[in-house]
Amino acid sequence: MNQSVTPYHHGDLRNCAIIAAAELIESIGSYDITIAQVARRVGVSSPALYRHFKDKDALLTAVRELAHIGIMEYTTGAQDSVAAGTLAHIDALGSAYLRFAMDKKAFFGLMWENHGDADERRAEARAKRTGFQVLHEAIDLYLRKQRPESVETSLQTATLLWSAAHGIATLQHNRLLDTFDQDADAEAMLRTATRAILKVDV
Amino acid sequence: MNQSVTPYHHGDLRNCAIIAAAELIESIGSYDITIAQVARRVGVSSPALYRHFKDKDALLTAVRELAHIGIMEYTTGAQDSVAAGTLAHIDALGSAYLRFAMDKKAFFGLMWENHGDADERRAEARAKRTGFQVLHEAIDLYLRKQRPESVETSLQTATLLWSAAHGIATLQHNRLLDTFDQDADAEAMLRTATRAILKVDV
DNA sequence: ATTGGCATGTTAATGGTGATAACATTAAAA
DNA sequence: TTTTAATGTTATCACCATTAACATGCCAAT
Repeated sequence: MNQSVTPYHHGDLRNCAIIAAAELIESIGSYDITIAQVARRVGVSSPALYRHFKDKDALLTAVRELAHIGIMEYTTGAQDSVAAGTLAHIDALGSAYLRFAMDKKAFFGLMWENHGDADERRAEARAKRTGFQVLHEAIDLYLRKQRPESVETSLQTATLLWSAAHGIATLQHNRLLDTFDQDADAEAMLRTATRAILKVDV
Repeated sequence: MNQSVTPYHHGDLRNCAIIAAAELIESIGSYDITIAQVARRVGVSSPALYRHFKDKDALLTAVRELAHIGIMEYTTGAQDSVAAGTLAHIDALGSAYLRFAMDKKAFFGLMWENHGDADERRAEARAKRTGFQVLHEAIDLYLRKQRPESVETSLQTATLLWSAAHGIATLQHNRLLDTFDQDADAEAMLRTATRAILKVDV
């Protein structure tokens, strides 16, 4: 008989490991985790994970994919309640970015680490480009409607706006905004930056 | 006799260790170094370093101070050839920041890690504030001369500009600018951002 | 000058890490 | 049913951060 409660073969270790790693990261608020910790959490020996991931970094890369999905959820969620191509649309995207950075600090930090082998990095670049595309389209649409003479610079504008958002998010993430300006408000800063870069009259 | 070439007491281990760590970081292009590596480089046993640093992070914090000095050198060097409070002055500061980020990749990455205990973090915040002050003063002076009605927002403007520069530097550092815009030019982007934020007519 | 103590080195040891090897179990294909 | 490949296990390795226990030698008080 002895139908052991935990069968020898786990059945879905790869996915469970990724989820366990993500939970672990979230719970300790840092992506400085350990293969052994993940293994313990899943109830499996550490070497078992090496059947599914080339090395520790491959596991983290898988978690990074989760993080990208997470930020896309924030982003698409933010788009629901706004009209496409409006300034409000662009604001909503930026706000979602900032909120993700603060809500999911550890994931946000993890996402921008650039380790992994060449293949992994190429896959990640694709994911990031996809996220960027959303902003680019919103800005392109906005310019097309409001400042058609500047439409051909929409890519540069989107890149610049992303950079500004990323900078604000990163500095806030490292508690540096308060260090510089005690009253700094990330969301307000990004709105200011957005209007400046889009040359909106204020 | 036996006047040993390397005396039992090193004499200046603390400083040598910091320098060795910095060299190591520079040479491998990553701040993922090891106490043992540093010790070997100085020609001393690992535990010796614990007489001078509470733990590995304390050593890295000391290296971070070096990095802050380095970025200040870039910054002050950039100021030599420009008139104070001009747009060129602000451009030069930004350009120095971007150049440091690319020239000293590993140091730049290390600087924005936020580990260390409370004391260490407070000291670092002070160093960062000092660097920020330089930009703030340049912008304040610029606004005072060119747009006096906006002088009271100089702190917010400086914070925003720093954020933009930091975002551009960080994205470039992670090879993401090219991912988004194949032809992106960090320096040109920052100049565009600067003019937009300062509302310079172009 | 001698000596005692503190700063600063050393080696030894602990518990944790990523990773591999060698072995075990089981599901699925032949 | 037998074989095989996938997937788990334990044993092991080299390395790491850190501490303990011991050694050395400078400096200061006697």
